Amino acid sequence: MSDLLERLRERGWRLTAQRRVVAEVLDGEHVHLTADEVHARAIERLPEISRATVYNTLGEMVGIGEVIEVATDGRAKRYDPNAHRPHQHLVCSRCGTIRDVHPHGDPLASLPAEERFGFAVADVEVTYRGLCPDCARAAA
Amino acid sequence: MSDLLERLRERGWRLTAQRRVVAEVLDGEHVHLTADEVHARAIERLPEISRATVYNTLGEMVGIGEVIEVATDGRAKRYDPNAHRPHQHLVCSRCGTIRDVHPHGDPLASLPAEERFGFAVADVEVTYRGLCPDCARAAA
DNA sequence: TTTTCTGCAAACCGTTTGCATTGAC
DNA sequence: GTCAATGCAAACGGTTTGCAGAAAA
Repeated sequence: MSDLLERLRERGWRLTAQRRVVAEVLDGEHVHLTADEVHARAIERLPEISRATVYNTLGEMVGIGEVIEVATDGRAKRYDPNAHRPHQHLVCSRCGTIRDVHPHGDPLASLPAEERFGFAVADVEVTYRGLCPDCARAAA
Repeated sequence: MSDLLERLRERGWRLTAQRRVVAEVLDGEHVHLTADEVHARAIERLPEISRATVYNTLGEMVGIGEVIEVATDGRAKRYDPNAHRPHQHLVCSRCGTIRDVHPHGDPLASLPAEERFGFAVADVEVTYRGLCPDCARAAA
């Protein structure tokens, strides 16, 4: 289960109680928490953990590529521990819920060479938007 | 040239000097300015225009669908007046430059039904990332 | 013992808002 | 004349930072 924690340990990270808790809280499938949500859950296990430490720790995890930062819109960034397997996001335009999805084909291939303008294209980020089942029901 | 302004007029917008200037500054191809950049350019033509008005005006244009909001990353949002023709963005991961691009095929089609989890998928947002020619040269 | 991480609080940036004034229609 | 748009400045949410103290290696 503690896959993320394991990966961090392997990198020779200094393991503190705070970092362990942040990694544990963030670990799992379809996890897309905001920094504040991470802080709230972390506090349940380690009451003295500060917001600053959560922010710093998340920033470091993103920096080394073990966590992905998802900037949904004008709202708070969300953090996705599923950094090892490429995937895209399906976001509800009403409630903001996020699901990981796996489209077929390589999204990078959809950009023809003549549309690359000399850029060395390295990555593509795809976000599908729509109403989730709950919100679609509520809107009807 | 003043395509955006024309569209706004047709919608029966109350036309003030400020709105006209914001629309003029924002109009064009491959334009992706931040609110502050819009304000800076607007001030050259209309010195008393306030930041608040620029923000409000941009927000309204986004609300009626005449301008697209592009949230590149953790930085300031950028505004794209090219709202009538569907396109994607190619962003330089180093300097942040944005180009409009037109991939082939419908990006929505790449998400199979069994990966939609009951969502009513309405839109897709695709962002290609890589080094622009200038930055690739500088990094080499 | 050394180096790094932590917590606090204050600063920061981009953005939004309340309210009195101004100006388009 | 009416009502909506403007400008100001203050508030706001999310995030970052400087620094002294605490704790891992």
